[in-house]
Amino acid sequence: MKDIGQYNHKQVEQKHSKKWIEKAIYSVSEPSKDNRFSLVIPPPNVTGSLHMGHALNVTLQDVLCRWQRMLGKDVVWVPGFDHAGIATQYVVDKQLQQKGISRLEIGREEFLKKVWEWVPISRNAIREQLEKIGVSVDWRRERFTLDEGFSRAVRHAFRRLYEEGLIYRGEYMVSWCPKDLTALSDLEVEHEEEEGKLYYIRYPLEDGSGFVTVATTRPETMLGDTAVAVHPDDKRYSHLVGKRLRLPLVEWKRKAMDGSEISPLIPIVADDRVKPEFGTGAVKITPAHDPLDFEIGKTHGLAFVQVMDSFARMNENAGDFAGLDRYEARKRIVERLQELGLLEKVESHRHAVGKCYRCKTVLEPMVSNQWFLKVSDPRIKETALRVVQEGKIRFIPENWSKVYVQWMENLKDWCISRQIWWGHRIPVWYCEDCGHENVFTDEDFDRVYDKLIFNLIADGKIGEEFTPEEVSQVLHSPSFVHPEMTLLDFYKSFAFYKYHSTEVDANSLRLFFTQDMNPMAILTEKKSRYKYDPKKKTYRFILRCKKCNSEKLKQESDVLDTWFSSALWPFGVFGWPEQAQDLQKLYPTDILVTGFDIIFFWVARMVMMGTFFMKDVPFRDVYIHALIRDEKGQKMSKTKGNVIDPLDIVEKYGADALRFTLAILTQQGRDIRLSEKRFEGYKHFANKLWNAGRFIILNLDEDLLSKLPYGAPPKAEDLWIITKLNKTTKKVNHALAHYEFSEAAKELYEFIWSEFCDWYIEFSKLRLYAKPEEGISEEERKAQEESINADRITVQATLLMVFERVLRLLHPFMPYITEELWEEIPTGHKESISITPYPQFNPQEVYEDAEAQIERLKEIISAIRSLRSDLKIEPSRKVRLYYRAKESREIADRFKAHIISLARLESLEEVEEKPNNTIASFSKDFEFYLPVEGSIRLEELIQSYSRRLSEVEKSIQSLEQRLSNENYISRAPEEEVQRTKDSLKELQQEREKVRVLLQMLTGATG
RNA sequence: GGGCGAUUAGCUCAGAGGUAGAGCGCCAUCCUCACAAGAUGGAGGUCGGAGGUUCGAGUCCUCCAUCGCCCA
Repeated sequence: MKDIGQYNHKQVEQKHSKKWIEKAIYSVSEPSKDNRFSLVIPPPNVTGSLHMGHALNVTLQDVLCRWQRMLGKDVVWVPGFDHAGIATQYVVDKQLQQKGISRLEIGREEFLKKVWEWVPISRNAIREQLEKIGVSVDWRRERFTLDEGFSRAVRHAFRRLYEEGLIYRGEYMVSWCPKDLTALSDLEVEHEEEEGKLYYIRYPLEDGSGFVTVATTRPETMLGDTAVAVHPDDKRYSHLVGKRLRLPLVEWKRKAMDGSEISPLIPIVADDRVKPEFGTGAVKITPAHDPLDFEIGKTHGLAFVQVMDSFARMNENAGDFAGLDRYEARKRIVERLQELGLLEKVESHRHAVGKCYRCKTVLEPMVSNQWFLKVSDPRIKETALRVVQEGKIRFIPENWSKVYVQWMENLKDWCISRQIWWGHRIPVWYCEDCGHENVFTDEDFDRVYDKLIFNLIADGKIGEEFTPEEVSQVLHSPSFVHPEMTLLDFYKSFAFYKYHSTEVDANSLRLFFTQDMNPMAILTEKKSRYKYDPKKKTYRFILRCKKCNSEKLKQESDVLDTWFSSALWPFGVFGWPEQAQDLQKLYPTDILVTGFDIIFFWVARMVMMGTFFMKDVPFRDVYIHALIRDEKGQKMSKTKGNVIDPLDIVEKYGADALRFTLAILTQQGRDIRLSEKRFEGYKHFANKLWNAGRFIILNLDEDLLSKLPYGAPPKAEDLWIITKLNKTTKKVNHALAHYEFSEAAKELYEFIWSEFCDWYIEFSKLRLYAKPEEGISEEERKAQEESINADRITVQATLLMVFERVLRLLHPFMPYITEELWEEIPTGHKESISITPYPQFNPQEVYEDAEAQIERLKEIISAIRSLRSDLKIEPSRKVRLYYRAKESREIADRFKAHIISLARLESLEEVEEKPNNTIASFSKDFEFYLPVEGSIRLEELIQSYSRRLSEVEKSIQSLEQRLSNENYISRAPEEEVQRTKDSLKELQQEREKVRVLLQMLTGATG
């Protein structure tokens, strides 16, 4: 007798979470190539904390991982974090601002130090959250998009793309955030409908013969106008094309971006991109501040006049308005135009405004020098399209592939440069002598020391000037991602594994640098790599222009879009660009689980980069899960205050409840509306499971395992529950194989609660609590005891067997409670339930007869309970019951004890006729009679039967109608017709019974 | 403007041609020896609207309405 007491989720979860990590149970050092299941976590932002979306995301992945692991696969699930350029810079910047420190004052290097101080704090917090949720990731493979290996991989990727002509730099129109002071990619622009105004402004013709009215939503940009355009077929204006207009207000000199001076006399040009139906059909062209105008400006060779600075304040080209914020300038300009009589009218106008996805500032289209990745190139685009169209990558649910394909077909080049500091600095060094763009990676150096030094500099880990001690200290300091190893070790294991024997210290470095500077070496190498400064006692690593050999190189100050590195995630984590073991064995990954909101940002780009660099898809399946919303269907956000923090839920209800809830609510392709109530419900389920376990453990003989051979043959209910379990096993495996998380969870819930607990455990009590009859001979007593014992062994064994399998089936969803219970049962002898085999369907464990019998038995018991309830007989009162049966007679006979026990009867007797003073009811052909004492209220019972009668009559009517339809008889399949006939017959019998019962009841009352 | 999705019980959602389902909530009875975080029973729906296909339509087709999302 062992009592495991009450369920306490906190205790259980803490214990195992720690154990799993300490024992590194989910770390596979040498995965097999053919029998593995690999996936990478969508790396959470280092800035934030986990929200429900993350919890859902990792839960689903963990369910898959645990399931696959139990199927015997070598599961490698790589965890990690994303450096989130703009977001992180934004957060740290804000923190500094609160302390009165300006990022611009302290400078890039200092600022980055601050970020590096803060990032691990946030990272560790998220890590802890993930651990609490119970993710079975391999922490030994953890990566960070800005770790030393990744930074190196990013440089390699950049170089390859650059050399293939897929990365270019140029002046283009980009969306500029005047708050974050950086360019954004198209995807980072959020369009929002706004109520705006359409201003009609008159531009006088040069010759004074009239004016042309243009309509604009942004009058302030008129200062940068260099043309007015009309549609070539627009009859209203065709006679004006080629003439010039005098741009109002502008009475000062304007300079174009190329430095030339621009006249306020601007041409009228014809261009078929102008929409004649917009406004007056004539539009002002501001090539430097509007994307379409930019295009038109290029075509017609118009000048580009910028009128705003990077803060979106009017600049010197705005003359009188210089220094004003763009909105203030708009106001003043409109006023001036009105004074001059040039403002024809103002209309209200709904239009989409582009805003920064991060800070919601209205973006300013600006022309600037940016780096682009030519994703529209067939080498990238076509392949990325093909792999989805050909089914090499499968979206689940499938309709997302359409979304993907449509987007991919309309690809525009990707602006990858960002004017921020936190991120991968673009590995381009401009030559100040010849202007050449040099891309460097450590491939430019043969010796491992050079490679190390180069990477350290490029990563900003050491400055351009350094001492050997400094380098040694950096190399021997703990690595960011794996503080248990040094940076040097990290390099060796994740990037330079080929050089694993390398030992580096200050002396060896000094020796190396000195040798390098030795005149003989210089002669042979033709140039030295290091320069010594005897005053500062520092060395300098010299980069030389690949074209003119100049040493005057200056690195590009922009960093890359964070998504650029994220795109390399599925192979970068495995050691690319090295041909690492992991890369060979674990790429392509099996699945990616993510939300639809980043299909373009991330999924598409991983496909592009994966197919480009690896010549193979990054993953086979992409499971797109829902977005989590609040109970009213609104997106959860901190500002709305409707967020449910997963950690609060873990605290209150447990990680198991959290996970199970999220899994069961995950319907494919549906948003999840979440309310805290749901978690409570599934905590009850955890509690139910616990108590079932408690009951079983409480009733197990201590030496049960050794007594198993002496068990009695199984009874019908044993075979029934085994069959049910077996069928559930099949459904759960099938559901998981199709990513039907909800289905799998529901099946388990249903089986555990409604079959195993409600029925089997109740049945089991008959045998567990059986006692020999009283007043029998010693001999008979012994014989009975023996048989009771044999039965006890069997029922205990069945309880244990079913429960044990249930635990394994449920483990992927509720890892903690199942692990704990597993440890408590005598058959749980392995290190962890998570490395035991997942139950599979066994065709030999299907006992249809027993199943049918018990189902029939359940019907009979339910019918009796129903009558009891209708008669308001309290549950504790035991009653006598009489019955009459034909086909069900055998069931009634055989399971008499079961019926008595579960229907809470005093006795069950067969009779020929309905006894007096009884109320009757039935289940199919099993009629039963319950004695009534005194007067009881029958109205409810009559009501209940009447309702049933009308239901039955309605059904009969519809079935009769169907059967009287000749077309139905002739055209419907035969089995279908037969089925209808059968159910009609059954219903007719039932109708007779209910009628008789009603007659008796009304007779009794009337 | 283009596209996608949704509309089924009070709430959240399953179901995808053969007599409407679950969980939660609700009502009633009960502290029955694993569990009141429980047991037992019960009430509750003309499946958004209109046409059509079919012997038969939540289920397939067309149109409409409402809501949501994405892209331009």
